[in-house]
Amino acid sequence: MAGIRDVARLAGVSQATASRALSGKGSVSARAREAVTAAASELGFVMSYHASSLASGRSHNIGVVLPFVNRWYFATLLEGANSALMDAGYDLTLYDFQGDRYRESVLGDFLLRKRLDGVLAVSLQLNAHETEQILAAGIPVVGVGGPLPDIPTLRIDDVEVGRRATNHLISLGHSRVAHLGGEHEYGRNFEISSGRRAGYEEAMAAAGLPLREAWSLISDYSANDAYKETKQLLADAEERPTAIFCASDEMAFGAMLAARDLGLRIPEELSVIGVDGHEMGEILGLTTIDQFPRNQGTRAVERLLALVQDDGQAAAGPADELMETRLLVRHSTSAPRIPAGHSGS
Amino acid sequence: MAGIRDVARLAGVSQATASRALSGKGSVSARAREAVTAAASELGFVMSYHASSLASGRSHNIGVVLPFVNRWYFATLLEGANSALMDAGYDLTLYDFQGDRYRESVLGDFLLRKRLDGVLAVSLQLNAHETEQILAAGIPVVGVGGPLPDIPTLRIDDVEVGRRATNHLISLGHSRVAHLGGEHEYGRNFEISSGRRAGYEEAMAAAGLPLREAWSLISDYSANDAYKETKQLLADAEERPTAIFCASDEMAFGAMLAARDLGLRIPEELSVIGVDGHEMGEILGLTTIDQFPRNQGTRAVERLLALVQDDGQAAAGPADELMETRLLVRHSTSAPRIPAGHSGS
DNA sequence: TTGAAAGCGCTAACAA
DNA sequence: TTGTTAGCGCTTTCAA
Repeated sequence: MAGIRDVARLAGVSQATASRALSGKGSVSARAREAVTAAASELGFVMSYHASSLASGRSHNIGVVLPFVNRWYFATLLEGANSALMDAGYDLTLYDFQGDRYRESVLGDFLLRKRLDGVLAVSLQLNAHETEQILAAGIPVVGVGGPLPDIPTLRIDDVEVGRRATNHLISLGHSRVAHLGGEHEYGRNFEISSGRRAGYEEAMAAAGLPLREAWSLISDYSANDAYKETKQLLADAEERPTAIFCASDEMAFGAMLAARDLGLRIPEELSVIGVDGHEMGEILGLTTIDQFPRNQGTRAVERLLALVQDDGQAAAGPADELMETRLLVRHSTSAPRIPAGHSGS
Repeated sequence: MAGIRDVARLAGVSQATASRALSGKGSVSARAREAVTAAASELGFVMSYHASSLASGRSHNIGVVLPFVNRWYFATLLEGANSALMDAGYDLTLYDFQGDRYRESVLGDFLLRKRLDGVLAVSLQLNAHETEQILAAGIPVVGVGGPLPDIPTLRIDDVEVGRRATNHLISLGHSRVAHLGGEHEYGRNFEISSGRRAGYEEAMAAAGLPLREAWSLISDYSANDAYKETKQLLADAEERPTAIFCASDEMAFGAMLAARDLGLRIPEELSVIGVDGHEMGEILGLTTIDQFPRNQGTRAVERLLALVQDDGQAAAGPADELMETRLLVRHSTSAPRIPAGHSGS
């Protein structure tokens, strides 16, 4: 329970010098620095971050806001953010909305408590009032997968992702391509889901291929829900597509299992492509568009810390940043080889 | 940026009364309370938690320490902890070891910074020095799945879990039962993995069944690693088991996929049972022992907050608490029905 | 490079 | 029930 005052006393310097020596800010003679560090370690001194934060206005604490910790994409991005924050000596305060359950209390209460140096907002959409409120609190914010107006954001080009995934299937010779995308829920993921869907529709149109309403499915991004939707879709042998583009790998897992349970072989009778880069895709042989979520988390923290440390003044780099994706071809996609007995229309 | 002093002034009371009115502690007349809350909302007052923490010694902030956010069990438990903490108005500071990568810095540095009212330690093992250090810091700790000597812990009976899973297979008529368990790494999960393994061995012995070294596998709890191990195990038709007990559902997923890729039907040619209660088990039809991780997280927080709020004095309930599990039978287990052409030894 | 001194914005005795 | 008065343990001007 030794305080900095005890350290200073033992080192034979003033409290101010001790503080400077320990924080590295301000100039301190080598001799004083040594005396202070020696005293500190002898006493087992650990600084009170409350006191430090109160006096300095910096808390070395970043809030991470996301809709679900329990989805692979978010958990993996969180891991990347965690690494970058640990390395920088920052604490990470987690705000998991759990859907919308805590959205309001986090946005209207927790985030405003001024104990954060900055906020990382993942897949979050804010209305005008919410944006204003949070910016008025003076907290630097960086978003991932926004869009958050007036807030620097990292994103992938979701339209491009949808187009590329769909074109991969089309270029293999598929003309009957379905899409399983996310919900159009307000306040979350909207642009992501609709971007990927727009890319799908664009690619289909560009190739002169028909869009059918029955081939455009919506699910909640979970494997289980995707399983149900896909099973329904594939049950009708006459009407079913030969390929499906899923907006996430977890959805693709569900789709693959549904196909297998219907006795359809992948990729012979159904090609499946996902988005994310989930490790489990390896053992399923899932073709996907990898978006390197871990890297997104790390990069977002770098951006945020730059903002925080420049005192919110200079934005480091362009306001918005497009992150890289990569088409990763495995065994779940191939040219359509529909066995005899199955007909297309 | 209004402070409590401004609120007090506008309400026409002293700062102390304003503080009491806002915190609900101490007695305040109805009239004063109204005046204060009115003034506070008029000014858009938000308390500085740094100042409050410094003055009161309570930070309303709980640290959660776990080895991987990206494993289903941990993410789900975290979700439960998050709910309980949000409901109680507490912040959650996340410390993700990412294996062992940040173990040392979290334990030796971050946790000691005295900004936490308590710590929830999940699947963590501490050596004597570490335990002493953390207890010396005066932070209340509750563990899940310890064991942490001198620290109240919630756990399931892992030996019982292993025994029950194995006995389920044995009672179906299996005599060739393999086990895919976790690593024996120091500092993490050790007791959990070895407990489940011990239960398996106990059940086999009690039934007079042979243990084979080749049937006792170790993996890192991931589906991918489990896939590799299982594929190896099952490749030899002469030597392979008819059932496998996996120490987690994610492992079981890997095992099921490996079996399918070898053309083995589940459950006819291989029965699989897991542990956890992963939702995705539904679509795979995985039989499992559900351990309700979400509930574990919630319950652990309740215990911890009781400790914190009782000022570390009275432990609420017994020091250690055994959590419930449930055998959930689906379609991945049945009596062995080995097709002709395959032989047992 | 150093020290003295004044807070940071709140809470908690204590006395009234 | 209320107000006065000290702090909580640091950081940071400012002057030396």
